[in-house]
Amino acid sequence: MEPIQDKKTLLFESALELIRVHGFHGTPVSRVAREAGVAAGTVYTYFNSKDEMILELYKYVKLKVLAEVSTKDNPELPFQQRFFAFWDHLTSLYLSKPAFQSFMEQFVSSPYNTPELQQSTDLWGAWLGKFFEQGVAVGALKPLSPQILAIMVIGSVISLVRYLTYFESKTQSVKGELTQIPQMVWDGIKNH
Amino acid sequence: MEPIQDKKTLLFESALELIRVHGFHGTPVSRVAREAGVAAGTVYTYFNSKDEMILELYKYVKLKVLAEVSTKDNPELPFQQRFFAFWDHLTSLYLSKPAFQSFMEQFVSSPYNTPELQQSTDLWGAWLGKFFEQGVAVGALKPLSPQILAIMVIGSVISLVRYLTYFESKTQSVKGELTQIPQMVWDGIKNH
DNA sequence: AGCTAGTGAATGAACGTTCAATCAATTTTA
DNA sequence: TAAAATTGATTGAACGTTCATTCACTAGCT
Repeated sequence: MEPIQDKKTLLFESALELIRVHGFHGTPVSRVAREAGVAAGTVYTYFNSKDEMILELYKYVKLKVLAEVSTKDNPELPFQQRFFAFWDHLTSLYLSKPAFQSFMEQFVSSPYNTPELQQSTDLWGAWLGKFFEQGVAVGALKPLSPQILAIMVIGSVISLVRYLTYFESKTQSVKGELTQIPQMVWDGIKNH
Repeated sequence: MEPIQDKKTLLFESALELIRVHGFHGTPVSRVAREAGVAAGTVYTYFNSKDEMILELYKYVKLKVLAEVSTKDNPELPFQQRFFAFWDHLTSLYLSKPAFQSFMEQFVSSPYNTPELQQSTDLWGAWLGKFFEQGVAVGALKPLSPQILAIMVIGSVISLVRYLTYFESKTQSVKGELTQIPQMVWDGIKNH
């Protein structure tokens, strides 16, 4: 059924933007519904509760990120090139969709995020794991667990994007240096 | 007046722990008061509102972190040594006080955190700036802005600690590699 | 006695959720 | 083919709960 998916997506997008600006507790279900152009009660034909909506929203965003980053990856290229492309795509995705970045960050640091949730099947995590595994396999990366490598890299992307978002104005001075960040990360994880 | 400071601190610690477990919206003022052993109304003799309490809590934690890390720093030592010590102290502080880490993370990714707040006088940010500035000045670090360097480093610490917190169990396998993380970060930021 | 700090029941607003009523579209019937 | 019946999504007012905040009162100190 298309109408169902359409309206669900509308609710997701509405919730994403509201949560970016007002946070979880600052966005009433009624408001999410209004911005999506539906009545409050309608939300409950698509989700059983506000919490369930937020959990599904999390999966929705992770899938979007995965789709974006994975389709742009070309496993034929030398790993170093793949790494810098990966960095660029993830950074510009987050910069172009600030609500993605903001929601994901709020979510993972909130009580919604539990160890169980993290360990449940997670295509994005799996993709990341494989990506860094390959880097190790071809000898481009230090022989560490893919998880550890992912920590390093994703952590830096997140921090960078937050920095850019918060200091948009005074960023001019350091903007030139920003291209050096992926280089620094690469220097840290590359073999030798 | 000591009693004032004492009770304020009690409220802070109570709020920290509750927020770690239940998040901002999951911790009613009344609960914070109860766990601190005071009545709900008392909170309002120390803070004008819940929001103000949380903002002050943020400053409280930042000062604590600053105190811990700065007193343990020895500017006489070679910078590389200072860096690894800094990393250790910050990591183990966060690991020993999970509520610090959890609260800070929730706070910075929430709407409480505004650009204005970040730019207001911030001793912890200032200390970090000076720390990395010195690293650059003595030629130990790449000649980048201290802010950029701080992003890299703090981002990695945060990610690492979150990882350790969430995957406490299955961590055994990779625990040996964890000591390599500061080394990787160092390899990324050091000069040459 | 006067003063301050603390109390906790009361208040009112906001919120998540429910549900009887409505509406549009589709299917059945004649 | 046209009217009637059925279906299920949609609505939004209403409900009950929770929560931040207030305030009349008390306890304890000087």
